[in-house]
Amino acid sequence: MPQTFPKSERLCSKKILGELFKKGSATVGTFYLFPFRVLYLPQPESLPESNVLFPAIVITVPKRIFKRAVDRNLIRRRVREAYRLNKHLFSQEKPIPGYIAFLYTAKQIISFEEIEKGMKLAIAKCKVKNVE
RNA sequence: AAUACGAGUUGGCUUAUCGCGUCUGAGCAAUUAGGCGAGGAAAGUCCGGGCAGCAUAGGGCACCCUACUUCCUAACGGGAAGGAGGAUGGUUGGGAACGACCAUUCGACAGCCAGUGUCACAGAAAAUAUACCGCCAAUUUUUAAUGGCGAAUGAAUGAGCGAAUGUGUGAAUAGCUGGCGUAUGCUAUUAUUCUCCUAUACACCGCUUCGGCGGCCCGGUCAUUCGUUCACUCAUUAAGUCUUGGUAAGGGUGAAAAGGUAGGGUAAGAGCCUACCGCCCAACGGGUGACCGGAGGGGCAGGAUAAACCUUAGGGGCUGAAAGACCAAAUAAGCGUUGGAUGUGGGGCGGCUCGUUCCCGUUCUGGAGAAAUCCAGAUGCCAACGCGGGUAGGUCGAACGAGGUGGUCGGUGACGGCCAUCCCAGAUAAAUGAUAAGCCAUUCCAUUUUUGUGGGAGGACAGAACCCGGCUUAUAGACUCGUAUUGAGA
RNA sequence: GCUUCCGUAGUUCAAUGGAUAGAAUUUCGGUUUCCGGUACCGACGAUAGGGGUUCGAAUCCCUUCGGGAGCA
Repeated sequence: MPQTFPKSERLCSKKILGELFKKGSATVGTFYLFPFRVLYLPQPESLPESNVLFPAIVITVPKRIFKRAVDRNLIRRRVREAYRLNKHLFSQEKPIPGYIAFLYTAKQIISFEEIEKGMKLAIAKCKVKNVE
């Protein structure tokens, strides 16, 4: 099972980001689970049968809570590492969300173990919600 | 050795697994092998430059910044070396005012005799040297005392009175004095004034019956005599007052008051004069320069503030990599304004979607004209700008540079020359992370005489975004050097 | 990236370089009332931090911190 994290799995397009964070959109699903607030979009219908195995994600750490760039970088790297090591949970079933945003909402810097635990739960919940 | 302060250096190390960014190689591709991968501040954005675009004949005004000297540098408000000046401490000259030397440290330090402004309170006065108080001289006038058929003064004689000096008591005031005290001050001494006591006292001299008695230095007053001077609607003395003049010594203040001390001098005073100290000018000498020393001269000018306006000298064109260049995609063949060119449509022919030395037709609106016709506009083409709308992808800029490291030479130093060697992040929603082990430093617990052993916690400030040179700020711990103090040893 | 402004009592604001930084309001204490309100009296401040210029700084200068606005 690949544990890589190439560029194609990172959400960079400004257009999709604007759609994801647009308020009141019916297509955007959202839920909260301890360290994160998760937003996701389903796979776009227009795309042909592509070999997309994993969704594209974006990680956000608020500047309002963490003033220093060093702290924000550390949290973002830990969250990304936790996703990279656990994203294989997605590949077991076919319908996966197209784009996911992880918003870090805790008020302190928490350890990698806790982030990883939260990430596993978030991915499982995301899968269940997407199927519905 | 420890502690404190200052300056500087450093800013955990190694390995494994899974990942990330970039470069090179292999592969049709999936993929794979190897190299490299944050800092001294990458931060703040406080300065300076490179680079890029725009503007630009030359000059000036305005605005902003800088300001001891020399040097370094691409440049700087940065740095180096130095010079005035200040502060603290110590030593020292002097009676004081005021200096001299040493150590440490600060050091935005051009110009208030170009102009303007400000200087609260207090104080006579706050920038003009002089109004006020005070001191002195003259003058006006008032009062008091004394004198006036004399008065003043000197001498002699006599009388009485006062009472000094040598020997005392108490009090007040002042001060540029001494001592003590951190200081308000206390004390001693001195000067002046006042008060009290003493004159039948003591001391001293003469006489003595040894019990006592008499005398005393000076001043003025009165009486008498003599000499000299003056002689009046006033005189003298004292106190006040008006006016004029001379003064700048003194006047409790204040952050700041126009040299200080001593002596002479004067009606009173004053650098008015003298001595010493301070100050100003300055021949000449030293230094690249700031500046330093200073023969000699001058009785002595001058408040503070320019981080107040301002003056002088120097500098600054504006905007910043979201600059700017190119490619691709997309929308509209739209609307408006301005300018330019010009007939337009159809057919034929060549050719194959463009051209034309050919033919045919000729629209609408307005104006002028008898008409032919002429003019203007619409429609159509091109360009620029704006609106509306679209896109928001990529390449370059952009990683070899005022580069790093080492050596050597020049320089007090900042720094520079030469030689050798190295290539050392380059992303674009943005790469350094996670896990495990060991070592290093710190700390806690247990054990141990100690060294040590075992276990746990746990790693300062902080993350490149066009690039450099500085400044400022943050920074656990370790190391080096210097200074001071303490302790131990020789 | 660039430009510019501000910071004063718990809050909203004053201040010519010149005593002890003032006003309103809040809070607290007291008086008045049987009690509460109202009214009256009183108290409470490191001028954001540090350094400098000046006899003297909230004010002038430098620097740090925090906040706001504008342009692209």
